[in-house]
Amino acid sequence: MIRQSDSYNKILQKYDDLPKQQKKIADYIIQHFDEVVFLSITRLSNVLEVSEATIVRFAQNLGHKGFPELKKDLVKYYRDYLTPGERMKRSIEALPDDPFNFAQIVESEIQLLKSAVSTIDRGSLMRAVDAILKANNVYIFGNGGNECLANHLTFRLARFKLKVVQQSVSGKNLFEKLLSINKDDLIIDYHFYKSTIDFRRLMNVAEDKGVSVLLITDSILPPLIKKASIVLHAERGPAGRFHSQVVPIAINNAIINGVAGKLGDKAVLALSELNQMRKKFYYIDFADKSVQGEI
Amino acid sequence: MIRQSDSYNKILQKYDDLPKQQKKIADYIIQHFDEVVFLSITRLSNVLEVSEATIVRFAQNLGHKGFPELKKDLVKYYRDYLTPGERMKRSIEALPDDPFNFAQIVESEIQLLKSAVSTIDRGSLMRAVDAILKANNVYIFGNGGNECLANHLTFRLARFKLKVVQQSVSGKNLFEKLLSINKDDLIIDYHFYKSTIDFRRLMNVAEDKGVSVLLITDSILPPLIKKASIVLHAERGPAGRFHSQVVPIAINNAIINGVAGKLGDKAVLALSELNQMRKKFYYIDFADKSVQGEI
DNA sequence: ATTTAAATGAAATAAAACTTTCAAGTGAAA
DNA sequence: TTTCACTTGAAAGTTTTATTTCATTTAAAT
Repeated sequence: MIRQSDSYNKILQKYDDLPKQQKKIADYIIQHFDEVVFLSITRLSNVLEVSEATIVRFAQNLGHKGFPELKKDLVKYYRDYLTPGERMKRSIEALPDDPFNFAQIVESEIQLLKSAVSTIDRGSLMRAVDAILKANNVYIFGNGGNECLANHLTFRLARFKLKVVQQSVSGKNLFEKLLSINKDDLIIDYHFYKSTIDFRRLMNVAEDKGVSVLLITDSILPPLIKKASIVLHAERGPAGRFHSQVVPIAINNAIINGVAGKLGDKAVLALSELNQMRKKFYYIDFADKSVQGEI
Repeated sequence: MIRQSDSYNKILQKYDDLPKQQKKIADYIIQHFDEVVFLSITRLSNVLEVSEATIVRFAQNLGHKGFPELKKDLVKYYRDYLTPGERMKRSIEALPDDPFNFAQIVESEIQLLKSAVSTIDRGSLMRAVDAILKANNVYIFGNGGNECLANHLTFRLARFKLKVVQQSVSGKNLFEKLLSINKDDLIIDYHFYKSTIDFRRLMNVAEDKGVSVLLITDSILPPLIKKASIVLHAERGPAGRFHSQVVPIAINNAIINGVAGKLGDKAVLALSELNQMRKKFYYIDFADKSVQGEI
C-alpha cells in the first residue's frame, strides 16, 4: 500500500489504534475540516468536550510534536485540496504542457470561468446595466490587450441603438477625447494588472467632471478601484504564460444580456430593424435560408 | 451609499485615511485573504515587515478591539464568500432565467466550450500555427462582431514580434488593402453564420493570388469553407439570443499558445524585451512590486 | 474480584500570541 | 526652522494557547 502522508490519510491510518476519546477527535476533524483549521486547542476542546491534554496526545500519536504542528498539517491539506484558488491552480498545473492540445486549453478556460462565477457580484452587474441604460453617451476605453474587449462591448451595445463610442487611444490623444465627456455620460474602462499613467489620467478627469466610471478589472487594490463608481471583478486567474480574455468576455456577455433584458421589446425591435437593412442592402443569402434574428 | 459591513468593505472604507504602513497591511490582506486567515500576528508581522504593534493599531482603526477580533472577521468573510461550499451555495441560490444571473450565463459558456473541444481538430490547429510562423505577413480580417477577435489575435501575435496587421474594413476599401498581399503572406479571417459580399471578394482575391487563408468559422457549408486552406471550426452553439465569442476567443488562445510553444525561447525573449520597455517608459508601479512577465 | 497497563482530565507550567507603553521618527503647519 | 500632532517599532507586560505532570478512571487480562 502506498503511504499517503497528507493529514487526512495520516488520521485514517492510525484510526483503528486510537482510544475512544481520540477517535472522537478524529471523527470531528474529518467531518469538519474547514472548521478545525480555524480553531484553537481550547475551543476545539470545548466543542468536542475532550480535554486539551487528550488533544495534544492525539496530535502526538499521529506523529506530530504537538497540536500546532497538527494544525499546520491540517491547514496545508485544506489549502492544497479544499480552497478554491488552490484547486484551480492545481487543475491547471496538472495539465501536461502540450500547446496543441485544445482540450487542455479549454479545460483551463473552464476552470477560470467557474472561479469567476463567485467573484462577480450581482448587485454590481445590475448597477452596471442601469448605468449604461441611463447614460447619455457611453465611452468605452480599452488599450492594448483590452482593445478587443472594448470593441466587443461597443459593437454589441451599438446594436441596441445605444450611443456608444469606443476609445482606444493613449497619451496626449486621450485628453482630446476626454474633453467632450460630461457628467451624464458613462465611462467604461477595462484595466488589468496595475495602474498606468493613462488610467490615472482617465480616472482623474472622470472625478473632476463627475462622470461615472464602470471599471472591469482583476485588481482589487484600493488605489485602482477606489475612484470607480462600479467595479466588475474579472479574475483572469494564474494562467501560466498569458492571461486569457475568456472571463472578461463572459462579463461582457453578462452585461449585454442584462441590457437586452432591461430593454425588452426595444432590443428586439432594434435588431430586427438591423436585419431588414442587411437583407435589403448588403447580405447575400446564397445558402437559401432566411435571415434569422441574431443579436 | 449602502454601508457594507464585511471586513473587505470595512478595509476599503477606511483605506484612504490609513497611514503608510497600515496601507501596506491593508493591501496585503486584500490580496492574500486566504493566507492571512491562517497567520498569527507574529508571522504576519514578519511577512509584512511591519511591527506587531502597528498591526494591532490597524485592527483598532478598523473598529476592532484587537487583532484576534479582526482575524475572526476575516475568517468570517473568508468562510462566507471564499469557501468552495459557500460559493457554490451562493451561485445556486440565484433565480432561474434571470438576466443578472452571472452563474447561469457562465454555465452556458462552459457548455459551449465543452462542446467546442470536440469540433476542433488538433491537426488543423498545428497547421494553422505553422502557417502563421511561416508567413511573411499575416493579415487578420474580422468585421463587425468579429473585429474584437481579429484585434485580440493581432495584439497577441504582435507581441511575439510577428508581422501582423489587423484589417477591419469592408466595401471598396477592402480592395485597396488586398492589393499588397502576396502568396508568401497569410490571411486569417473570422467569419460566422453566412457569406457576405466582402467575404467572397476576399476569398476570390486570395485564390487569385495564391494566398493561404486560415478561416475561423462556425459554418460547415461547403461554399464557405471550400476555398480556405485551413479551417478552424468554432461552434458558437445555439446560444439563446446572441452568439457568444467565448469559443472563438478560446481558439485564439489555442493559436497563441501554439505559436508561443513553437517559438519557445524567442517568445519569452520578445516578451521580456517588451517588459523592459514598459518598465522604462510607461508603467507606474505604485504597488512597489516589480513588473512580472506576462504575455 | 484483583491486578495492571493504558487513557483521561484537572491543574500546574511553559510557550506562544497579543497589547500597551514609551521613546524616536516623520511630515505637515506655523 | 520650530512646533506639534501623528505614526512607528522595540520592548515590557498581559492574555491566551499549548504542554506536562500527576492523580484518577477505565477496561482488559488474570
